[in-house]
Amino acid sequence: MPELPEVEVTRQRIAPLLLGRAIAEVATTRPSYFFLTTPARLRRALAGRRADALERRGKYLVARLDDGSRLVLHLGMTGQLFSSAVSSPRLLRASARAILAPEAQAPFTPDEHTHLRLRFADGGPEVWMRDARKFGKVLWLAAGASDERLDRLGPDALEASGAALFAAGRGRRVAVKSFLLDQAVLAGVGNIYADEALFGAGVRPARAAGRVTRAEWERIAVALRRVLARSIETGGSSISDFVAPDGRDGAYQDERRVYDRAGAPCLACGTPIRRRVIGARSSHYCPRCQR
DNA sequence: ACCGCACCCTGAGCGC
DNA sequence: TGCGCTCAGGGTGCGG
Repeated sequence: MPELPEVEVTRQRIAPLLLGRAIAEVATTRPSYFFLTTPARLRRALAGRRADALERRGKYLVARLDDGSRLVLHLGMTGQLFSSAVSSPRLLRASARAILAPEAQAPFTPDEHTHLRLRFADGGPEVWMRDARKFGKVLWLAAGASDERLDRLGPDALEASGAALFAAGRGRRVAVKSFLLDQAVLAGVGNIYADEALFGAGVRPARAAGRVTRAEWERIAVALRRVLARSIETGGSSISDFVAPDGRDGAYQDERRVYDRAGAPCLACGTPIRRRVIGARSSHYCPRCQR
């Protein structure tokens, strides 16, 4: 699932394919809640435009277009943003993935889940967005228009500050894990990195946010910044559907200490990692290392 | 204001 | 080798 590191890796690698190229034509799937702008409006708005910058805000990607409007993308759970020139096993169903040898992979061809296709005037590789579960989002903002979703976002998690978290968490009874997932508190943290950071800080995910000490918040902030930066460095976590625009897999899944390791020994003390549902999200922690 | 939870969707992975 | 079932999960919105 794409969280801050996966979105950042996507941004870095899709930017060269997107920036400075005039969009000639846009194809979309039918209207659905995936599109926060009607597909027809989106097609009209993007045709003839050129993206001059691609920014990341938490888990959102924001492309600034040459007329001052903005294209906003969210990858949701299963969103994939990639080039038509790429073939990756993650663009296939798991059944097909299991059968096909890597060298037998044909380039991906758009399917019913490929909701957005940008064709460019230069005739080069297209940029495609695919999302099987449609938890992702596409919207278009006219020049000067603002959007609640973006306005609500807290500071970027790469700049997590212990003091700010401590201040924001005062009096809150919600679990620290759920608190970290609140994008208004900190933008970009998702389930994997919240679990990993809490392990790194030695704090149990179910603790009330308001009961986390100043020193613990500082450790959480440090752990978050470290875990997120390291994941970006390694190309993100290629768990489930995440595919980088160039088709390369990330490696951070190999460095994870607790996420999806229930029952496996804690890498620090050997105690079996526990799984517990908090705020309808599975949480993984070491009962001995995390207090 | 805060918090818990249902909902949106579909593929994976189970049990038989 | 198939079928039907359950589950996951980001973000939003609603009810308590």
